[in-house]
Amino acid sequence: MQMKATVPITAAGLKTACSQCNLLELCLPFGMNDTELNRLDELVGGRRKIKRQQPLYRAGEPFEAIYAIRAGSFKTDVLLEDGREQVTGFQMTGEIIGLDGISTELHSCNAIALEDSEVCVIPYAKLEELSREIEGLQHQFHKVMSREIVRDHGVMMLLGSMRAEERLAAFLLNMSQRFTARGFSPAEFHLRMTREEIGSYLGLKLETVSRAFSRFQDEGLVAVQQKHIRILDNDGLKKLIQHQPGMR
Amino acid sequence: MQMKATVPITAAGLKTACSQCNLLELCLPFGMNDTELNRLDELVGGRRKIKRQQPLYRAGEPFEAIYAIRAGSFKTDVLLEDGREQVTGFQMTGEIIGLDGISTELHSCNAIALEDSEVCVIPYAKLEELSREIEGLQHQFHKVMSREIVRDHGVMMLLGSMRAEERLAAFLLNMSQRFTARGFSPAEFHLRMTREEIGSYLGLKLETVSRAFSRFQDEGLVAVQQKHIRILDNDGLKKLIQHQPGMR
DNA sequence: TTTTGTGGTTGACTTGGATCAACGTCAACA
DNA sequence: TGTTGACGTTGATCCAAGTCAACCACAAAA
Repeated sequence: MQMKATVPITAAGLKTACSQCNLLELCLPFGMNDTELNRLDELVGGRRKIKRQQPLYRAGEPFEAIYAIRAGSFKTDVLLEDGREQVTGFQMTGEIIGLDGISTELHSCNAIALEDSEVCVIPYAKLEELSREIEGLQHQFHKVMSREIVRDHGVMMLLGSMRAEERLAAFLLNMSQRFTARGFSPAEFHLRMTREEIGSYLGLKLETVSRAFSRFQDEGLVAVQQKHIRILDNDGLKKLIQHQPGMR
Repeated sequence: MQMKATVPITAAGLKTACSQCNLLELCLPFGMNDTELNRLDELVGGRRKIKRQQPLYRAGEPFEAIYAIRAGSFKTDVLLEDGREQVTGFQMTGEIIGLDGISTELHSCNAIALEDSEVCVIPYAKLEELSREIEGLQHQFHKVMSREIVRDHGVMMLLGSMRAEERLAAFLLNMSQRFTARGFSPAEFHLRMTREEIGSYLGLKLETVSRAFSRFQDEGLVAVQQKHIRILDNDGLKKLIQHQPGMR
């Protein structure tokens, strides 16, 4: 299942608004008229192709633009002085990446391509300028940032209060949902990241991730073959992240 | 050390921009001229006093405004169906709270006052409108949201990759820094939250937090008397969160 | 003044996930 | 066609933090 360079929008209600980045979150046409929608093309400063394992940007680099992922996927991570790595997120086709840089004008994390990928470059100055003129764009941009915050709170919940299997179940459901929103089958997908990267994201070691996958497989919740995942019992996974045995 | 209703700005470089919310992050006068600065008063839709333990807002309530904390402090938390609580952040005087609501028009977490507090209400529609007119305000608002994202990534790093003592050290240094920025002594402060709330935030049980405090006390890093904290060895704490013993 | 309740500390023990180690699979490449 | 190296799985052991329980301090209520 190779991801195509240009993914057609299939999810209900989505409309292509930006001819350059056909899935761009920012372009979802909320409250924009046709003239405004056409102006959105101005946003895109160009495109960049990033090879697998290569950085889109690195922590400490000056911040100039955010990026809309046209094709492929990325991870963002933060490094501690002693070498420990924390993956702070996975971004897939159609999503926005690079919001961390705005506060300090410097990127605060590394963004690494998980596969050969392509992004639309959105110069931040341009975005601020246009969103002063187009109310719908401004609102949409704020929503994207806010959604990022809410998503991070979800991860904090996961890291702070859940056990290993719950974390993995939540992760799989989240991935499934995001694939679905992009028009892929909800039940079957390829993970583009390694067990170690999943582990880092979930605050677990790779062995623990591997074992949890095996247990899910044994229990008939998912069929796992390396990076190929097929969800067999969605409700079973959901149940796992709610009431689990020993909670009083 | 009771926090006064109106905290004077003492940190270098800060200037009161908004007569209503004298410490409001949004009002830091970056790139705003005097006329614009005066218009910021329009932002404030009113004030609200919140008693200790009372909610400023609750998850699921419709989102209409963000809030600038004039006095006091809050925690934000998310609840799981089974009752588990995850504290996602602590907000103190001068900080902005409520950004989580923008993405869905619904608040996604609870904001509870840790002490009797007062906030300025900033109707979100008004903020969007004004920030379309005032470039400096727009940029400042984006910075506040982005900073929130970066801060959350820091917490994810903490929850995903650090051991108990490192987490508490990072927490104390962070608190110290935030108190300092508000003109208080960097070395001595009162925590307004319980051990259980700290634990929830750090992904630890209250007993673990308590023990870590005791160990810090034994090692001469801090003087702890219930909620009164005095940092004795700042560098010692910093060292703790970097190279700790058994890392290869 | 006693009672009650909330929050904090400390000790003994238990355990989930980390660590250490061996081995399997597969793709890239000499 | 080996050889190499990255990635994944599985087992045995260990330990940091969770759990359970006792107790203290102190403030508010009776």
